[in-house]
Amino acid sequence: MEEDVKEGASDKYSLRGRVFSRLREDILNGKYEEGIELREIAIGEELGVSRTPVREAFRQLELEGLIRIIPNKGAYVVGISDKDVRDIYILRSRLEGLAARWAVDHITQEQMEEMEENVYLAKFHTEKGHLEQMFELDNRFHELLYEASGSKILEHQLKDYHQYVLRIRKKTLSSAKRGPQSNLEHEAILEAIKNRNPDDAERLANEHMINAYKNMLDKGLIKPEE
Amino acid sequence: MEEDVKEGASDKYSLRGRVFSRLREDILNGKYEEGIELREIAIGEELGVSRTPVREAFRQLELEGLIRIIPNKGAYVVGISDKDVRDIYILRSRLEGLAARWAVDHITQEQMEEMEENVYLAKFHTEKGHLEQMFELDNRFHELLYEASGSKILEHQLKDYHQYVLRIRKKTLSSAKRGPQSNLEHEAILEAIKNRNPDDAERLANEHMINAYKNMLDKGLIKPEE
DNA sequence: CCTTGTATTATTGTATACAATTGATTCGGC
DNA sequence: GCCGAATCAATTGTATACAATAATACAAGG
Repeated sequence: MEEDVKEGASDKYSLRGRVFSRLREDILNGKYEEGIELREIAIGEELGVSRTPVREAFRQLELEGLIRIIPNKGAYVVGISDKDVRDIYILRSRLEGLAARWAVDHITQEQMEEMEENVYLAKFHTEKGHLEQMFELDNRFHELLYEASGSKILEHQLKDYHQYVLRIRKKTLSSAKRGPQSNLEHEAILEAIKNRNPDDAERLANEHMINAYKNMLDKGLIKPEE
Repeated sequence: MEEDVKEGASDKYSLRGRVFSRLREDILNGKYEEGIELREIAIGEELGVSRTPVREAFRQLELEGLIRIIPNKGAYVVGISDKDVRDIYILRSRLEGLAARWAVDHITQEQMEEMEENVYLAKFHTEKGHLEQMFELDNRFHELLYEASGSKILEHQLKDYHQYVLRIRKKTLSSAKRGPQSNLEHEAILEAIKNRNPDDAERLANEHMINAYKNMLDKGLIKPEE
């Protein structure tokens, strides 16, 4: 079932990898608030490891922009500002459009089938109001799109952003209105890819992300402009 | 003269930071070829440090995608494939367009002045055939554009890609034809920003990158398609 | 009372020691 | 001679010891 072929840098079987994943999750989920100082020893004790793997994880988290390390001083959690979220959504809207365009030429039969199943299941769970499943399916739809683009670079980039705004996204779908609308948009993107229409695919994926963005604004999850 | 205000993760005063910068440079410059195994002890001895800072640098290099670490086995230099370069140029063309668009509203007086100076100097050094200066000025022009976008996220992303294709880019400008043409395009982008014309700015920056891309193809620096 | 310098302490930076894993080599059996 | 298991060497993974740095507390002098 090879689940972890391309584990990138997470490597869940080493202590460092586990520390890294755990800290990232905790930061993104808000366990460690913005500005909090992370101490190597404290984190190490909490997770039952020594400072070495913790330090290596810190260095990676810094590169991901989740913490800021001030030499000889400490590691501080960096928050995501509303502006960051806005910027990421604009970037994503453009890049997801590109991903959809490329997917037209690169999607595999297997990916196409999973996407169809995804859209179908999403409709079902949305009607039933199963929030957790809706969230997971939405995640998966976008990941599929990234993978289908056939570009490691683009896929990696979009997954990064996707992960980065996870905190916000968890709140977004739990809306009675956005859920069904989002599903329809997914379906339209899928149709455009199936019909081998790159222009439509790009435009629809682009609009889909813009709509998600507007939805967040309307709900007051982030504030518009500075 | 504060040269290193926002040193990101490089931090040139710690051993780890120096090892990181050095290794990245060496990899991008081709000192360590694709597939080469990097041994912690060997690198440490070469740079006169112990394994600890080397290991931390390795973890960061992996996150940057420059090496691949196989647990309990080794660290291997990852090459940039031609497809990666092509993808990055397409992404850059879109994102640089966005940066130019945003720069229209966010560029500071200071940045504008440096950009004007940059364009002026570039013309001079191109006429004289000073390759090293041309390269540096080209670098700086793009960095300025990223900074002027007013978006940390976009700036970070574009600088990453910029750095990533450095190896290829060094060869590109050393062409009698592309140098002057590139300068003209820079000037046009600058004009559009100065005239507060976001559509032109975006289109010109977008085209600039596409042209750079085509230039590489024409020169046979990378091969087209797979 | 405030400022300044110093001693103390806590924390990070680096080096090294030890454990675990991998890959190769050797040796025995067939 | 060939295959496989045991052994050994080399390398990475982790823990810990030590060094350097920065924050804090506090006392002396103004």
